[in-house]
Amino acid sequence: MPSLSEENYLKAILFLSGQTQAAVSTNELAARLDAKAASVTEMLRRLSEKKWVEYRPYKGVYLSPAGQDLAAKVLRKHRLWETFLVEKLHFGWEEVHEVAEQLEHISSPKLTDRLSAFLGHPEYDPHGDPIPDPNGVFPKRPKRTLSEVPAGQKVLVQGVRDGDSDFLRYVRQLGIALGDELEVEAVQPFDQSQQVRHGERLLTLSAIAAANIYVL
Amino acid sequence: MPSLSEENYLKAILFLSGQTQAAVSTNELAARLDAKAASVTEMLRRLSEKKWVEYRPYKGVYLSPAGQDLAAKVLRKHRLWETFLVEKLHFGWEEVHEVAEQLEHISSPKLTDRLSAFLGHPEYDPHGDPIPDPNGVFPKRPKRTLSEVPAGQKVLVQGVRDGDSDFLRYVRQLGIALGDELEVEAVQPFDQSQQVRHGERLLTLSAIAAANIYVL
DNA sequence: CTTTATTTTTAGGCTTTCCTAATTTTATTG
DNA sequence: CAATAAAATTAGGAAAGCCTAAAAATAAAG
Repeated sequence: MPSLSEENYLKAILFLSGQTQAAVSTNELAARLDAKAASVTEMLRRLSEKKWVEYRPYKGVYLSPAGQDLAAKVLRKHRLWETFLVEKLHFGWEEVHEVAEQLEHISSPKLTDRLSAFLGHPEYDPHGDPIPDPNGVFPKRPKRTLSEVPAGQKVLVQGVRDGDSDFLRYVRQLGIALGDELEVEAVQPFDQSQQVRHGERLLTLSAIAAANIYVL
Repeated sequence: MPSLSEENYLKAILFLSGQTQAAVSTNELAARLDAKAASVTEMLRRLSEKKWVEYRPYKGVYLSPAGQDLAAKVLRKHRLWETFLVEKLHFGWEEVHEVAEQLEHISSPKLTDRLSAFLGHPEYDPHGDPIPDPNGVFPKRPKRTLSEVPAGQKVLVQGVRDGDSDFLRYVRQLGIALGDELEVEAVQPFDQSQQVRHGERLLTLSAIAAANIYVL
């Protein structure tokens, strides 16, 4: 059983290596975890001893199959709890992350299963991020982002990538809420920025912003 | 903010001192927390420094008002989560304690409030134990125990005191479940033991057992 | 390809929480 | 009330996680 800290490291490695399973550097981890590089090195040695990561000093680290499984389970719990908080306890989607950071460490497979059933076995959390199944497998069809939407099409806002808080706040500030309808009016060829109609208003979204908004 | 360990100590002191607020001994705490006496002494010194307990070496310890408040809040969370697990996730009342031991340490006043509302602001948990309000105040009317029921009366089983696991198992073994109807047939004058009808069957319950079964 | 800058690791410390063993204080009992 | 037993505390140490500062490895640049 990983400790709370170990779980956070595994989760951070999963996040930073992404689909690609690319090696993650000590400094990247230190930045993500808000810790010093020396602390990260020490923890990586320990995770490596426990066979949860493949660690080459000076070269970086990636998850072993066992580590992937553990990290996916934590992520599953995190996203299930976020779903619970939004759907059942009526939290705003931008305020659930912190609490879910705590709840994700509760260790009870039965609780996780029952919670998932209680929520109707959701495949995506309120931010639009996929929820791994009990075996750590992510749902098939990936979400489309606003970048992929050609001019003239209407879409519904589903969420933002990884539930990034700052970005979430930015989107809300623009007046965009979950479930809102957007229509892509035009895409600028030179920088891929989009002109988007939101009700009466016309907004400009950078390519980066558009790539981080999930739509349906 | 108390640490997880500190919360467990405060909760244990609350439990052992009960209503009376009597001083609790080092060994009692060590037994309850499954720790060594030396560890308890050390922690009591620290809790005392933080003004959460009144501690006199060799004399025992009791909660300060601040400590009472903290302990009650943890207990509130514990019992709310137990209620959630039983009522919403259909756990058995005897299997919720362990998970609630983890959930009780989640720190989010908003979550606690919302959870309480979601459950309809219950005053008693599935074991029949009272749930303190957000200010640490316990509900007024205390539950009646089977001991107080005179011969000839019918009652519904509500729970057992403090959710004691061993006792819970004993009661279940007798075939008694939450919500079952019992009829007190007779009370023995010499030892206060009771003859109780449970459906077709006639059971004998000791005074101690009867005093630990909550009824309505 | 050597010098400089960056990244990473090592060395050594600190806090929390727990432990065992030894000592001291309090309680019990003949 | 002295001797023994029980309870509690102190002393010293370990593991987990984190830190700063110094050293070593790697990468970048002239």
